[in-house]
Amino acid sequence: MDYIFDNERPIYAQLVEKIRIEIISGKLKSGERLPSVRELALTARVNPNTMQKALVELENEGLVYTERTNGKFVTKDQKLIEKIKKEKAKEKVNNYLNDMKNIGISYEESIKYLQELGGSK
Amino acid sequence: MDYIFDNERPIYAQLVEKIRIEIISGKLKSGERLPSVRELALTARVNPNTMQKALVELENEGLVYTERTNGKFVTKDQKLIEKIKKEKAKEKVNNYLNDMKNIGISYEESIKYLQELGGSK
Amino acid sequence: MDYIFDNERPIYAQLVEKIRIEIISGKLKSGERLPSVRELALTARVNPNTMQKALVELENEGLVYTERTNGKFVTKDQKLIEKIKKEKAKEKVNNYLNDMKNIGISYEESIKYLQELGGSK
Amino acid sequence: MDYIFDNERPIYAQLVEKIRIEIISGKLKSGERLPSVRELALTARVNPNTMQKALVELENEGLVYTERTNGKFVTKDQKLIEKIKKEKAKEKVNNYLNDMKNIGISYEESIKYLQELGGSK
DNA sequence: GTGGTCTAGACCACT
DNA sequence: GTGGTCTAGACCACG
Repeated sequence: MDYIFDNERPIYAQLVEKIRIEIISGKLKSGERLPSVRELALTARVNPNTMQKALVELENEGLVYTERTNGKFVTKDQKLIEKIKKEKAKEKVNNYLNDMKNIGISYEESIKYLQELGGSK
Repeated sequence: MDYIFDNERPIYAQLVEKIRIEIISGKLKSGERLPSVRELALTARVNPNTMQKALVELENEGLVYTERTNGKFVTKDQKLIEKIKKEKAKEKVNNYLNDMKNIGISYEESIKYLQELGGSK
Repeated sequence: MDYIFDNERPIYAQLVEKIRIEIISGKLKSGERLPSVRELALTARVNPNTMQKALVELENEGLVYTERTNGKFVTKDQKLIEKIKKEKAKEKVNNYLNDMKNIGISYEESIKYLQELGGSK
Repeated sequence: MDYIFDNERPIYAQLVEKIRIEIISGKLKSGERLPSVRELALTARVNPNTMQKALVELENEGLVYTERTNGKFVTKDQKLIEKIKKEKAKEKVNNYLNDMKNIGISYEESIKYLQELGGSK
């Protein structure tokens, strides 16, 4: 967890995104116990309240659950993880195509751009 | 200019983006005179100050210039327009690939996704 | 009279300045007849009203006078021209020293800067 | 921050200049926290929006940055400050020499004037 | 009629 | 309490 934040958006929202990505990318395994909120807050260099807020949101989303007195865990529901991963991917694809279309770049060109610019990476 | 705004981001920023896209997509031609600030504000259903703020940003960016007491115009510098168009496209591509990579989806898969989901559009 | 105007300031004010400078620099001689307002406006590519406004200001300042039905002339009062020239020069010097002082640059340094940067011209 | 404004130029622009000068002259230190926008507005006797506008410009320039919900700070980039200081100084020198040249005063005379008039200060 | 500026006052999210 | 945004409404210089 690196702690570089964009000043334009709420920190807690950026935390949500980072942790969500760690889960759906598999970096945080299904069922794995998370460090304590305080610890997470420390390593991310944020206020514990802020980290707490982020975790609550992930809990609402179902990606994280709490065992009272025991800690917070990544959901064991791998299908949910997979589902959210696909949702996110789909979202990104749609965003990309929409953005390009708005700029006046067709679907075919959008793929070409991807191959050109992505290949140089 | 439709007037549907996303509550997450400042209205003026959304206006900037919309107008920028109208310019780089060619919907607003190079050198063309824009409607007056007041008129633009009316059709976008925002306060003139908000529209003004958006136009100032586009002016800083170079896409728009002002003739005192006469009105605002799309830049005559077509190369600048083209340059910004390419920048934006590149930005979108990089965002897309980055986002996908974060989710744990490879470059090759990112292209596949695009072809699958895009084709259904 | 070149006709490049800064959009930040009123055109008439820029005209006043340009003509004033032509007079105190000697480019327009004392007693010399000026072209007609229309002609001046044409060559400067401005609205005759705008040029007229500029000339009125110069007339108030004393640098220009009107002979009814005959035209406008640069004042014959060479002392006035000289006086205004000195005023302007003094004004510039004071501006310069003040500006530099505000930036935190001393009088001595201000002279050094002048010699360094001016020499490279 | 004294609150005497020249009616010829926008207040916000005059604020920008004053604060910029306080930064490059070292009166406001690199990294230093600025008073809140509201406070600055109060002491300068302007509307908070006007002060805000000035600060946004300084932020675009890089001399000021914002920590969300925490306040605004002078940049920690001392090189940038130094660079802008030099730019400003150079600008002033060029303006001075140009102005004098326009009036019909040579480079050598411009220096003499400076020594005469400046000495009497 | 054009853009530009300014004020007053309000509301919001964030920490 | 911090910055950010937005609205409403007013006034101004300019051409």
